[in-house]
Amino acid sequence: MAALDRSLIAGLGPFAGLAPADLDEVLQPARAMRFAKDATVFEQDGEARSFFLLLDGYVRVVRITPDGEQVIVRYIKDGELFGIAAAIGRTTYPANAVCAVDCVVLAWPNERWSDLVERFPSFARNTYQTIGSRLQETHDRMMEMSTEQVTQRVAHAVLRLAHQTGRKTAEGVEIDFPISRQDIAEMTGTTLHTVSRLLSAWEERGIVRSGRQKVIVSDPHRLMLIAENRGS
Amino acid sequence: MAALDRSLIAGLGPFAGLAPADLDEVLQPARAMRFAKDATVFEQDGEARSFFLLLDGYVRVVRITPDGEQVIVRYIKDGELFGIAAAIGRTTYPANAVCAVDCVVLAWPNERWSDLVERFPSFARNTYQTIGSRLQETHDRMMEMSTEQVTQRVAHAVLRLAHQTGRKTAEGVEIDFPISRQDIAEMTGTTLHTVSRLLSAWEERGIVRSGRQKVIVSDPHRLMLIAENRGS
DNA sequence: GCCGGAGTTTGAGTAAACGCAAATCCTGAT
DNA sequence: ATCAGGATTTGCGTTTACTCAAACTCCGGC
Repeated sequence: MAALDRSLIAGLGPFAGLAPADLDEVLQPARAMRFAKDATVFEQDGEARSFFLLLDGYVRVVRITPDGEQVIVRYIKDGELFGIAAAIGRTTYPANAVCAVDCVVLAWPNERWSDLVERFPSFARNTYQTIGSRLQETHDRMMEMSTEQVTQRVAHAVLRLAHQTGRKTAEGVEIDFPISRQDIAEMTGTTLHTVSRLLSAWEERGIVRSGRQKVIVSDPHRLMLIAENRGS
Repeated sequence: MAALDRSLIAGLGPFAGLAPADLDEVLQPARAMRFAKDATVFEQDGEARSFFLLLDGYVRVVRITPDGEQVIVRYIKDGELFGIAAAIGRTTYPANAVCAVDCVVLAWPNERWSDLVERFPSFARNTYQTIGSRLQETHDRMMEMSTEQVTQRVAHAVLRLAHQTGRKTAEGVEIDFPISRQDIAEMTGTTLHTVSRLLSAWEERGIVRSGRQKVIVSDPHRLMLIAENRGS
């Protein structure tokens, strides 16, 4: 197997500030993998053998409730670490990771985690900061779930996706991967029917354009007003 | 000011496995503080100057939404760290910390964080594990908020409190600090009215005993069935 | 012992969103 | 080009839990 090129990870958040030689060392135990759309990178409650970096694509992190309902925890985009159970002392994965599109992934064996953290303090810092902001984000969503009604939650979710993974098009900001009404429902704790009704209403008013597994935000400002319960 | 005695923190989770001399060193920059019930230890968005260990009492961590609603994120009990914004690279506190009863707290200046983490790897490990399990717990609650109805959420919240902070009494497991219907509502995303109705109904059936700022779980098993939507 | 006020209970009406059902629309595969 | 199946839309009845309102209870302080 050919060695991986350091340019793969140079400049990515987790490895910011590492010297070229360091990058080579980091890559040494890593293995590149490809996954087709809808493939599973790891499974909830499965033994955590590796941690991952998403080189290209989008990964959906999904938790399954005891009675089979799905909740989408977050979407991972390229350049982000995921499956870092090791970092927080877990031995199993807390959720499923499913590819929203074809993906390219680097995987490190979990035993390397402590090496990396010890040898590269900036890597440790970056990573724990990432975990911190994910904790923060989860709290934000919990607050939304507690205090907002469905309309606002869906508006917030769509805005967040457009902001984090949006791609500018002629018609507005398009969410960069296929996303169904069902997916949005699983992010916001509602049903696909309600999401459909909301998107239809917004489309009527020129705030979004949407179609099969596609959402384009054409008027972010008005959607923001809806999210904050200031617009009608 | 007299030096703090190492027995204060010996054996506590975060400092498990440290030698007596280490404990003295850890305590050296710490300052003990007392807070009366309802006093605020730190405020949301306030500059994070210190991190804290709760020596005695209970602390409520509360986030305030832009329009003034409160959401209780968690309760801290004695022996736990809190306000550890530094650990995850934040410079402000993400929430309010309010004493549920009179409290005794140790405070360290934030600058000491990196010292501690570097000098005492077991401290770092323990702490990041704590953050991990809080992230986990927050995810669990988010899932509950997404998929369960109010009855189940309230049952889960009460069970969790009884389990984490319960004190055995003749009548059952009593939650160890004053907690109002409003508090439970703010933990579960509902209203005090609904919580009151639920507790009344459960009391009728001998599952709980409750009164002013007081909840005793007398039949945890049946409450568990309700939480899992298996009991009526 | 009395009083004030926070905390709690309970009722009645209402609104938000769900569940169910059926029709329609797309898209990728053959 | 056709077709099958997933995705979406939309209507309608129902349920859950909220809002508003009012009464009540109990504890602590004077």
